[in-house]
Amino acid sequence: MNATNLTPVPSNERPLTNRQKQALARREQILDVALRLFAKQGFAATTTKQIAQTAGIAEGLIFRYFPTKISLLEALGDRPNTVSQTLEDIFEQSEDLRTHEVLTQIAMLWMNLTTQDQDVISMFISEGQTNPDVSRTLREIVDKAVTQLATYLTLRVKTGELRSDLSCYTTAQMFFSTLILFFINHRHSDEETTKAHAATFIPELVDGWLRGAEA
Amino acid sequence: MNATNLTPVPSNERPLTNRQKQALARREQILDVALRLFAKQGFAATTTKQIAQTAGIAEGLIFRYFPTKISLLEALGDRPNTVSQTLEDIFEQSEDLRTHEVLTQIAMLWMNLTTQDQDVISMFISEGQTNPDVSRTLREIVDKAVTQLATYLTLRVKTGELRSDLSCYTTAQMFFSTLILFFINHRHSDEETTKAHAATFIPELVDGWLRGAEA
DNA sequence: ATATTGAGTGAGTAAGCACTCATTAAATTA
DNA sequence: TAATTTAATGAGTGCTTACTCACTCAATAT
Repeated sequence: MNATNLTPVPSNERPLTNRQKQALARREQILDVALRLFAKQGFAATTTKQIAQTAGIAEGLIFRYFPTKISLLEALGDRPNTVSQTLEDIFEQSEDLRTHEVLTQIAMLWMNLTTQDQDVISMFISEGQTNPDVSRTLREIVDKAVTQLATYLTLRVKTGELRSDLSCYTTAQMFFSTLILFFINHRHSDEETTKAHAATFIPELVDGWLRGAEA
Repeated sequence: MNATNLTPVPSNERPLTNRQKQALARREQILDVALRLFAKQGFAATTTKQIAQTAGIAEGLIFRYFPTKISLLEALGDRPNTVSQTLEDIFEQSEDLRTHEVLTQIAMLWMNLTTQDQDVISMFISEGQTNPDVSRTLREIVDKAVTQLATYLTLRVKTGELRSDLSCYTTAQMFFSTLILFFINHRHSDEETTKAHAATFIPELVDGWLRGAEA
């Protein structure tokens, strides 16, 4: 996914001038606004005019930084996102923890993702129908998370906590799929209801699965 | 979701005239075409002109049958769909079958759904972001499937095949979520690759879960 | 101090959008 | 057969869309 940046980052021999910093910040601002609107309304239903108004800039300025509307979406795919970042944090500290705790932590992380983060995922699901680039980006994001979890599970097999013939990758896939769809389905419930449901759902998911997975 | 039908089905005292039959057929034809295009391109990216051209009719005719474009989508939600129909068939014959076979059957059914059926699901996921009616329809469809499976599982708990403290509903939720996202993720793989992956994934999913669920 | 660059503007454009309506043609009724 | 009804047409409507471009002006380089 080639994010077309019309104000390319200069070779970092010299420090950035105020103007370059300003331009970079503007680019980020436009992406921030676009992300919020795409997530809320979907890509096609969001207009460049609306993006400009929300950002408080002239519409034409968007096209100084991005050649087309779709390039906004592509650029968003290249950004490091909250989900993969937070997952990395979890796995970094997880080596000594038992599976039960790690899975619960991941589920809680997911539950506490902003509605926006979850809307982004469902936007990528839908936009992936038409745009293979977007589809690939989604697959990469999910795959990364799945692989990280699978690696952790494999480790736990080796320590003898989990049974040796466990399909770690399939399990990881199942786990994330369930989480993603559970919260997409609760998108229009109010936060309290969702958290109440999640409070019973998550332990059942984790415990239920563990029972079959333990050595 | 009130599908606005501008040519309402007449009171069924008298048989339909040719003209009424023709009108009903035309309505269905328009919905068929709209479904195909919405599924492929998403709702917003599909134009009424395109629907008319694909159906081989004048654009204005669409608005004789449906007052607005969005009413097309709403009418689609009211239609009985392939998924829930086929699921009903499976559960009707499932009383005597063991859990392992039933789950495998469901997974195979899902795998053999047309790409279109799966695209419809992802369209509903995305369109549900903005349109609560659509969101509710999706939840109803999924909920129906989940409840059916949960009911079957409860039965199997009673026969003693499954452990008595199993969370049937959560399990059913997990099972369908995994299936839905697995195939959405494979949307851009070719059919052979998908089926090859599914051939290892499905048994792992079913067997892995059963191991923890059996009494 | 002067010249140059480039961030930012906003009116403008052609194309495309959902939707309308006067009209035609064909099936149904009288 | 004549009158009525209605499915179907397609040119047209006002509006919105992504995108352009001549221009301004403040930050930078000389």
